[in-house]
Amino acid sequence: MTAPQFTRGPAMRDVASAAGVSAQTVSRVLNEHPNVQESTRRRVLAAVEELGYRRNNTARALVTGQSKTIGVLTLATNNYSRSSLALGVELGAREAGYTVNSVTSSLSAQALTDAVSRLVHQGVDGIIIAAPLQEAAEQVSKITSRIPTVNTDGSSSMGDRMVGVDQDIAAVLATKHLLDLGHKTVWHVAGPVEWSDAASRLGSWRRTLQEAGCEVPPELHGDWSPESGYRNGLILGRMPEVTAILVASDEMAFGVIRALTELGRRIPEDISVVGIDDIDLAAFSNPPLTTIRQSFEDTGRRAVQRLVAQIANPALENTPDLVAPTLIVRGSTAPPPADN
Amino acid sequence: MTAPQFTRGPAMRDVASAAGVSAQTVSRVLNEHPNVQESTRRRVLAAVEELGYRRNNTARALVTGQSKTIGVLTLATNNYSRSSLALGVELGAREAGYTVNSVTSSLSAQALTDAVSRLVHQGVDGIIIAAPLQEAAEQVSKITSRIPTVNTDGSSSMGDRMVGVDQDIAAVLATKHLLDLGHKTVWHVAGPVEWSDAASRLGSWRRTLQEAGCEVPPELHGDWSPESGYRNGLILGRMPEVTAILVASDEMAFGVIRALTELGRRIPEDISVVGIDDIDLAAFSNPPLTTIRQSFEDTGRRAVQRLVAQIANPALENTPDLVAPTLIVRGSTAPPPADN
DNA sequence: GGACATTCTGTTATGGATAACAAATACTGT
DNA sequence: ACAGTATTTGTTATCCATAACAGAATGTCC
Repeated sequence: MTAPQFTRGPAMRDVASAAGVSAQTVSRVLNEHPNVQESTRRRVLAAVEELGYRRNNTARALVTGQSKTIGVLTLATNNYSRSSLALGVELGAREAGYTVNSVTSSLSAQALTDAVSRLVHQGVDGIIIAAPLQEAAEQVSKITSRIPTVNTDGSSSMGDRMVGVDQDIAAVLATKHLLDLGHKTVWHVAGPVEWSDAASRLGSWRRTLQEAGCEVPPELHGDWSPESGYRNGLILGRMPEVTAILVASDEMAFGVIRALTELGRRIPEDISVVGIDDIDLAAFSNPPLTTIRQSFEDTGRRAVQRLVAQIANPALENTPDLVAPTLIVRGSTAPPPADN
Repeated sequence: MTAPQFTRGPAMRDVASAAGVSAQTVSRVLNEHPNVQESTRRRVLAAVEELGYRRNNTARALVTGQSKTIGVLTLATNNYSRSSLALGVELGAREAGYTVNSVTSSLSAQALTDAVSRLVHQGVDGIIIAAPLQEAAEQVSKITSRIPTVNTDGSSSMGDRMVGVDQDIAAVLATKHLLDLGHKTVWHVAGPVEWSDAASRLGSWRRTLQEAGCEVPPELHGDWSPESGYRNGLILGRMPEVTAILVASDEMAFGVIRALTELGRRIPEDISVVGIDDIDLAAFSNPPLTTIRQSFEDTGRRAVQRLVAQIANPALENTPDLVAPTLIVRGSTAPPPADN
């Protein structure tokens, strides 16, 4: 039962014989080696054109050991940060002449390890990890020790192979903004603690309050989803003393705002809400969301640049590459109610 | 100062000699060929384990002609449909034992052609195109004629290699919902006409109005972005006769709603708005958005399944695989104002 | 017991490109 | 003019796994 095959195109040797040269010479022309006579170069290129020849990257990868492909590991959830980072990686890769191989994983150590292993196995030249590794960290770094790796979720175990946005500053900016407006303290809907992004936002929020001499309320936890924000909003909205909330992601902030609105709390008159991420929709929520802008797309790009540099020179020294986020003030924040 | 090399792992022959067999036998064990003695099988597996051997997929791809990789082409924009479709493709691919190679492109014919060509030369076994091809269609199908391809943006030129959600039904459902509520007619903020999704929604909206004997107002156009929705909302909100708007995507609908709100129009009391997509945030907007649910993730999965079937059997007949969307009624729609 | 099928394993050729080496030609300086 | 260097091109080996073929060992049937 031979399935009808999609025929392969011409190979280098076909071009070679068409141009009356050796395959090696064709290879040299295609790789722009200097020592090729102009006349033969033209002859080869003409043959390439005529036969519609395209170099087979698989064969090339086999012999050179470089696939010109980078692997990206993300979690199998569809949130803004994931998708815009992925986009940034793809754009960055294209600019650098690389192709992207993406795999998703669940949060379990086994799944994460498998996913990375799948990438390595697939022959990628380097890996970008955009997921919290957790207990999988040790296993994973065993696999990635042989291959350049960049991490965008500053899991401690990845040491300094880290590219991203400074999460400490993000939460500090947001918290200070609310305190500056006159709020006595700021409540916090945190992300999943497994994510180091969420963890450091939580830490900086707490530290900022302490340094300002404010009471530190107990934090609530969500899972990045709007639903989880909604649930937490239903709780916070029932507490009269809550006047300011820092939500660890814009998507959760949408849920929080919805819940507060349903409970009859006005935003920002009764309660101020700040998100983090500045997703595309943040400017168009009702009210528009004050948030912390951090470009995931840019992070993806920088991660690729770092990775490519590391592929070119594995001895390259690794230093964390963190970018500062900025505060975007919109309509969801205001001074606390007067009678408070 | 020796640069730390990223060494290659052991090869099949290393395993072979460790187990005291030939490389071919190792290959047979790994591919689960039936005719291998249980004792040697165990010996080989032990050697594999001991050396930490992982089969080199590049070499495998070269000789078998199958890379177990599928390519995905998307546009370089970060919207909900793109990212959830990509997620679905990745999940589907993993289930099918495939890996995903993604490339992004701009809308120009040249860029699209290049992108597809990049995928083919990367050695993918099949391609999923999730972008409008337009004038690039002919060029692209020249390239893809040698390789299984599935399209999720029903560009006519791709004939029947089409998987997705029935866009005609989507717009019909939405328009009828508004008419059923008692609106005299429905205005429409359409997507970019290059997208066949947008085009068919536009067509069905118009047809539905005509069949219902309603006046067909001129349509407005956006580019899928919330900003473009906002701009169109500023226009529509100024026209007193507008009581119902069908927006071609939820993301644009957010912008429309924001603009209407700024103009002092209440939703749904003054104006009803329906979106399309049912993005995660739709349930949490203010007011919650009535919309048409269509699972892009599911579309991605189905596209992969179709593609894999086609890879296994290129002679497979292609029939469009369309799924019906459903109407999700939330708070952004209501009967028209009484005095209207 | 001999012809023949079955099971297991090894050998050789192959896929398409490139690195390393080798050879032929052209060019330099003395 | 001749050794010595540069330039251009070709040959051969290699990357790693698998397909196709072949040989050895065991089992079966009359």
